[in-house]
Amino acid sequence: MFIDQTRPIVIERSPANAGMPDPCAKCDARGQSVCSAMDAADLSRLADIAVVQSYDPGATVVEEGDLAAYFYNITAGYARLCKLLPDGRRQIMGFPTRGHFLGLAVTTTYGFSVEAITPLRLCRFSRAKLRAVINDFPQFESRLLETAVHELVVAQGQMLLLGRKTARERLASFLMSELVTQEACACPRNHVHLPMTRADIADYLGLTIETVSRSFSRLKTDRLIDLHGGAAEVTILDRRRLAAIGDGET
Amino acid sequence: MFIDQTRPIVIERSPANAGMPDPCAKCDARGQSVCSAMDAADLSRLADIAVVQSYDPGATVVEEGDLAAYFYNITAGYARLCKLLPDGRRQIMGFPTRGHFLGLAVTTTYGFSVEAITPLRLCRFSRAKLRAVINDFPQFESRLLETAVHELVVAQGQMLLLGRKTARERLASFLMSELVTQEACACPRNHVHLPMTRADIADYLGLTIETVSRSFSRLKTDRLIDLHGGAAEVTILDRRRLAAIGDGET
DNA sequence: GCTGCTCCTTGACGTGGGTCAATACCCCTG
DNA sequence: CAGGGGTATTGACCCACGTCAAGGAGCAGC
Repeated sequence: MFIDQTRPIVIERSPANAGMPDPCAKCDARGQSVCSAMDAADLSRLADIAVVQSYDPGATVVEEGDLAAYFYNITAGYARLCKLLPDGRRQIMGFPTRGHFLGLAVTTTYGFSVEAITPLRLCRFSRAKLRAVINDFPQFESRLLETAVHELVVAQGQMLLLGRKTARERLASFLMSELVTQEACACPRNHVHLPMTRADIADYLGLTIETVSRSFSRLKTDRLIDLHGGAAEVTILDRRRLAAIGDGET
Repeated sequence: MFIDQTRPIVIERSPANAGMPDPCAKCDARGQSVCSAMDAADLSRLADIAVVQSYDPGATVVEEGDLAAYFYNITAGYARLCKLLPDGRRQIMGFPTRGHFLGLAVTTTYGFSVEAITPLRLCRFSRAKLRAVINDFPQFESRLLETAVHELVVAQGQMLLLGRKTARERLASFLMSELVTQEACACPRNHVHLPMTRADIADYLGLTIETVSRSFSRLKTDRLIDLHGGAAEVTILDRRRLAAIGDGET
């Protein structure tokens, strides 16, 4: 507890639920997840309460304002986490992906929507059942606290971005954090894949589509990045300078 | 756990530390705090590790980037929690006050500074000692998780504000949340006291001093609020409409 | 009650990013 | 490979908010 928590939480369902070989035990992300708090013998407790679900791109997993009955753990794909104003203005709080635990920032109703960007696969846990697991395994609660604390640190960084950074700085910041995230998954170095649209990026960075597009173009003219493949593929040409811009230096 | 957590955490020092009558036992905020997780007999464990500190207005309690050795629990006064960019641009993440627990959103170093706005009184806990208390009292960790989750909900609301609301909406939102907070402390109805400067409010709302000042003036011309006493006292004249503006309606 | 702070307000003007609109690009599908 | 729909880029223009600058209000010290 109280340590930097960058390891995502990943859980998968058990044979009891699915009639398949025990996925929790062989989950390749378990070592970096809350599940690492439980030893192999106890893993089935987790697997027993997980329900695997799949969603197509654009599908809604959770609607803002719905009664919060479940927590979710993404095992594959990209989602967006958004809040809306009555007139339709949208703010995206993040792009949770493989390993992210959803539903922590919850009262009795969800304070945000979750929508699939790519085909999405996740494990669903009912609040009540997860509560029971936590009672039996207090280490699990410690990991949840670590996760919440990490989310809070990220959220504070995003507040700084939204409140004080320029469009160019926001985009640089976003590209660098995507780069770091994706490099952790053994993707090619200095390359970022962006499954979300420009509209998603705009709503994440507090900008418009046009400003995002112009900022991309300007970073390209400045030889900091390169664009390919229908705007979804970005190569970082000058990593150090891009990071400096994202951090608000100069 | 996983319930709406609006109750702040308040702890005070024990006679063991201060040679004074047991403050934890008679702390008037204990019922709404993490301390409510511990019964009267165990309270001394908390009091034993708390060190009371006082700061003058403007003093720095925590410097962004310092090694995070302590947690803090504010017992009286207003503080500001800020992050800086290298060129001096500042974003205030919040105005913690009586009952707020500081230091959750922390890795090995503090990701923010904490500065006193008014005379400030707080209890300091070393991370290591608090860790020991948590080991003995797992309910304490549950309360910390609730607190972190609540902070996260607030942070997400602030991201929506910073990314998508107009200056007028931001100020209305801020005044309403201060009103709600201060009414919980039995202050006069429909009245808000603002101990922070216009610059603090601007850096909290992602605006400039001038825009904040103009937005105040416009809310006043529109008969939604009234200003007195050197700009620090605000009366809310039309609570419903102010709330609607803050929520982005119309 | 004057002096000198600091903080706030207000006005005049500038600009980064929003808005509107026209293409361009990229895949589909047939 | 032509047509069509979604998405991205680019340009021209506009405006909410930032910048700069000039008072004003409150208050502490003497």
